[in-house]
Amino acid sequence: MKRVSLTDLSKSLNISKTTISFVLNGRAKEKGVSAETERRVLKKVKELNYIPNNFARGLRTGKSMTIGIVVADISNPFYARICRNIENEFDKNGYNVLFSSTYENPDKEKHIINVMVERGVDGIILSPTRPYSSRVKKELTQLEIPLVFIDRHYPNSDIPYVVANNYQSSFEATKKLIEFGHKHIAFIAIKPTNTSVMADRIRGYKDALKAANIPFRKKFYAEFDLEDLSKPIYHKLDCLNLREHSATAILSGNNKITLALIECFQRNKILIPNDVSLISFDYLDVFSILTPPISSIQIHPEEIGDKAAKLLLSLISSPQKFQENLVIEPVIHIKESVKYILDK
Amino acid sequence: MKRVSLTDLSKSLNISKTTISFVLNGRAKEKGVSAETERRVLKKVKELNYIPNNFARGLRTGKSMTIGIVVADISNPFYARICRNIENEFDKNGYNVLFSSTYENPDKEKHIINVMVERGVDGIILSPTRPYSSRVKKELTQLEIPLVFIDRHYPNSDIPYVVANNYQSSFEATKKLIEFGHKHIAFIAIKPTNTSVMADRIRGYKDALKAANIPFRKKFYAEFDLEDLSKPIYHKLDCLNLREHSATAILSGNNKITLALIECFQRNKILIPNDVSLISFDYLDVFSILTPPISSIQIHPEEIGDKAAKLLLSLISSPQKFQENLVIEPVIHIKESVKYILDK
DNA sequence: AACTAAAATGAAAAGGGTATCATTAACTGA
DNA sequence: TCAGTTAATGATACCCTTTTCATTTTAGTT
Repeated sequence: MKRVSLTDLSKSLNISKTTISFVLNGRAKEKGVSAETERRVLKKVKELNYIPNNFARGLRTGKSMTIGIVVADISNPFYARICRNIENEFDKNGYNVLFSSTYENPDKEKHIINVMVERGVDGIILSPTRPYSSRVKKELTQLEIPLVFIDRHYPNSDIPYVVANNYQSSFEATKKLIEFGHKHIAFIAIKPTNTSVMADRIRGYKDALKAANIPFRKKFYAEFDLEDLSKPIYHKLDCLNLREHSATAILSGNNKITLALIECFQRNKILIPNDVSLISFDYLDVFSILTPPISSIQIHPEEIGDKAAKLLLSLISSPQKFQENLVIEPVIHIKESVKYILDK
Repeated sequence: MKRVSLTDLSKSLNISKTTISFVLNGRAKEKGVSAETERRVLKKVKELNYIPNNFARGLRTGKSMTIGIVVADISNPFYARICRNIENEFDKNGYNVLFSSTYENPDKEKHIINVMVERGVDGIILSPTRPYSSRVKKELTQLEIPLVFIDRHYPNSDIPYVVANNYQSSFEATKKLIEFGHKHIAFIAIKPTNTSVMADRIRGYKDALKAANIPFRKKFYAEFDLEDLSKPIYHKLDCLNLREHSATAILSGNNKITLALIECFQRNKILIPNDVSLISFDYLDVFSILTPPISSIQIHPEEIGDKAAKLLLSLISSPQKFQENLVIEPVIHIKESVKYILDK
């Protein structure tokens, strides 16, 4: 059964498409459509179960009422919670949301963005995986579609962003560990390390060490690939000399690696906080019910999602307007996973 | 700067739109377009950065190459992981994916589906929140759009589904607890309890009791609203008489409520498994690093996502074909959170 | 050279809305 | 009664691509 079109409706009512269109778009009053006509139209619409054709509408208006979200991985709860709030906000405003994951693959990111532009999205919210380069920046700027970065951003680009203050919170967390008497503090980074997030976290860690006159030592720094976590990570951790208590504290670069760390510690009978203190980026609910509870640097993804959605909405309605970037301040929770060290 | 259209391209090349369209849709050979013409077209397309207008295409072809995913809550890792795999599969096939969450609100579900149909999606994957009724079933059947249920399904409807065997696994888990000597086994259900998932789990629990000649007792059954978890749940748990060791084991209806339970137990100094044994539906990574590790009934959301995607793809390409429903068998992991009970 | 078959390309309609502009009908006031 | 408004509705172009069918060009045959 073919779908009922505006023309069908028009014929069966003997009312022009124009008038019906006005009624359906809520512009009846404004366009001086009589109450009687409006009533007849609405009745018939229901009767024939008329559903407007979105393609025809989009073709004519140039608006798709659809936006795209591109993140590293929708199955990462951090991004999922961002997406939840973005979708919520856009749904309220009559928009639909397309999503796709890059899995940190730059080519995939490029492909996804192209596809979304073809789809005629009215805007894109992107957590970029491609490292900053003038070429990529040019490519993104040329889209001529409102774009908002979340979680990660490009330095000095005109593309507005909503991110957490990773540098500052990393600095503060490291400082906290130092205040607890730790001097041998390790940092676990996640690849790719050239995203603004990880780069800022690493920088904050290093600067906090420097500020306390503690030299940065390569043996206290490790990088992991999240996709590789299935392989035992103890071997790599071993370089941190945890057994000999060489590193007495760890700042973990994100929540996933933290869980892997804890599992590894349990398998190898390394005790938190007796053998090593631990602070993790990205709070998880379970951190508070683990034994011991894990200290963390909490970033509210909901806040990022909300603000990014509102930012993009305002960009869509007035593209020329200058937009302020938003920086969210994380909250540092110190729990039993961190203990004082007196000697050494 | 206005976007380049096929007409622009046609004019600048002096080649008809028809021919260019053939080239762009990879039908050059088939339609006998000369290699020279094809080369010229492709060169110009790149030069002018031509991007086809999806609305015009959709209007003409009636296909949107877009599907919709509707789940209870995208920020629930279970659904997020399903979505991840669905999107992956559809991306491979040139489709885009719209998503939206119902938050278990039937009206929202209805609204979302209407919007998606307006958008002209080629298919929908739905985790229904509305309880089964002939009215709803009729409504969904009348969509004339391929539809696949995930996680939950309607009894005796013609709508194909991909779900876990909740009844059987609930039965087995309860049986396991009985084998461990437990007679006072509580079940924690999640509202809404009229979804196929929760109803099957409750039924499995009850039937396992019956099979062992253990009467079902209301005081060992509780229902929680996930949205209410912020409020302390101990009060409600108290009815299970945990203090007096009245209930010696709990089968928890899903992972979120399990985490809330554990937190509540910790606050109230109730020890697992000494005071109460625990098995949880829906495995989480953290279950294995909690103290003690939590027993669980694991359903692989990836499997559901994969299979649902493939099912919908085949429905889209041949709507008339009869489709088999898919039932996934969960895996039950018994860990230290369950202990033997000898007396009582 | 004349004709046929095959190869290559093009003209035009269709698809369903929206927006511009035009038209009709009803009503006002002198 | 008639010009001049205003209220209500309609005709039509347009958005851009795909597709059907038609036409032109080229190659091949006798």
